[in-house]
Amino acid sequence: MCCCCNNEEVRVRFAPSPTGPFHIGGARSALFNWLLARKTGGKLILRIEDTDRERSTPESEENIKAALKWLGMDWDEGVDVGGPNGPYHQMERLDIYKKYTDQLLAEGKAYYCYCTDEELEEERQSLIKAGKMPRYMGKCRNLTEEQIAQFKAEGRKPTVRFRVPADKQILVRDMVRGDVVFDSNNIGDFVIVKSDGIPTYNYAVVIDDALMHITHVIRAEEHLSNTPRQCLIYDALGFKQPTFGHISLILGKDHTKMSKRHGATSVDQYRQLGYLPAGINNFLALLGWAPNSEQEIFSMEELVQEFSMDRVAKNPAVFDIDKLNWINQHYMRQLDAEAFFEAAKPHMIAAGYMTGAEEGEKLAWLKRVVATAQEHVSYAAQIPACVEMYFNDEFDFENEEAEAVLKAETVPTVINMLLEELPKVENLDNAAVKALFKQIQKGTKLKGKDVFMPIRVALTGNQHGPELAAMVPLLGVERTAKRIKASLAKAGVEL
RNA sequence: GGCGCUAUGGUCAAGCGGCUAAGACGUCGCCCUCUCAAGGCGAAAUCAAGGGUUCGAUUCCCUUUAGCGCUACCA
Repeated sequence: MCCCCNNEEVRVRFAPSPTGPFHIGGARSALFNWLLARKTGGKLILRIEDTDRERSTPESEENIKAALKWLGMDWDEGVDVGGPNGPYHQMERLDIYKKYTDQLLAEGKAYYCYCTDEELEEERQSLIKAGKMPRYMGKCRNLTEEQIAQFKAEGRKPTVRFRVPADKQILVRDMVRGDVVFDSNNIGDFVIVKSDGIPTYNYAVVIDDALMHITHVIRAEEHLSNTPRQCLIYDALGFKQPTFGHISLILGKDHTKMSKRHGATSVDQYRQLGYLPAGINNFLALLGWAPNSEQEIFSMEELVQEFSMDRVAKNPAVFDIDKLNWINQHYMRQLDAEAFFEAAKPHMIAAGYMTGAEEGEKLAWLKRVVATAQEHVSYAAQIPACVEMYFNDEFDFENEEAEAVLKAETVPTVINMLLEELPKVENLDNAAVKALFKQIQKGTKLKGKDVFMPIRVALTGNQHGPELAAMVPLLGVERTAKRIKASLAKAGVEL
């Protein structure tokens, strides 16, 4: 049961064209469809709209399917999984479209157009010049047999145009926009079959959605203006119209459509940066949909539970990477140690901090090192920078202020005590280091800061960083001592 | 140009005729703390403009403005 259908099984679809990297906006469209299907116990169909032969590639299709799977969205019918309404690639459905085209042609609802690109362009230009809207004026609407024979003799390959009825109000019932009315007089006879015999988007999408028994067409807002054309075809073919739901676009920071300029735009880029599916889904869901509560963090299960089309917003949303980072960080912290290490691995390898072939003690050490980053990163690609200090014994002071810390007169006392006591510690772990620091504090009667900060700077060159008690055991006695001595020497401090 | 959609803080947004106009991210401050992060507490910050309708408009209507989309033998 849902708000927009009377107990009829909900059948939604995601129908991308495989013409490039899978865009984050596409992922959101897919997510909303998936959520509605799962929420209502309906079906999600995955159809590939590959009629643009210039730009469609098999790699892109694979990329889309892989991204959907990675995000945790499965489909009930469609490419790869099959189903009773296939095939699910449009290029494999050409004979189906042909049948309906013949029907429209026979009924006079469509006609062959022999205009050449040049003629069309000429018409456009003259209309623009006359200050009119450039649209096809119906030159080939009523061709005589002789004219047709003539064009054929010239070897012209015709397109098929849909005969748009005049003076018709076209009502689009939209779940998110409400009722939107269009005037057919603003629509020129549009091409439904290209001269190479392949249908155009506006035509194929109608036949497919109808034949696949799609009940709800949820897609990006850019398609809203095309919907009246599609409605005309539904009617001409005697198909029942689905319920539409046009969700708003995702914009970049400067309020223009998301593009490369805005940073990562494809799902794959986010995957490679080490974002988590849960984080991306959660973030995308909140872009254009709001729960009926103050909750911000949603698992996929919770989203399915809470999602509803009537809480989908109409206004476009700006993609806010800071919020994505915040959400993703939440999920990073939730990972168990093993999963976090696996997430870190490719980035650690890329940074040259490991090979992936480590085992035994070395591997255990790496895991402990990586674990120190878990609370601090938003996505996995940030991990190497976060643990860099464990791999690099050569470093400079971050600034003069840091170096100055080592010149305080109490520093030699603190450091000498540390260097003397450190090797004596058995079982060097977090607690032991803490105990040792406390002992130094007591012995020197210094404030915590005067003990910790010089050690921190001497050990890392930095005034900021992870907890010292966690770092020392990972570095070990030898490296700790070596680093501290080197730093003091560099700062010209005598011990 | 025509048609269409949209308009609450910097961002995501709740609101669906009467509220001190939620909440979150970010920002800033305080607490915690060796530092950073996390966490806790708190602050600043919003109804695009102008007309109506109404006892009363953020909310309904109109106009303007702005952004976006469509207007392809792309999808």
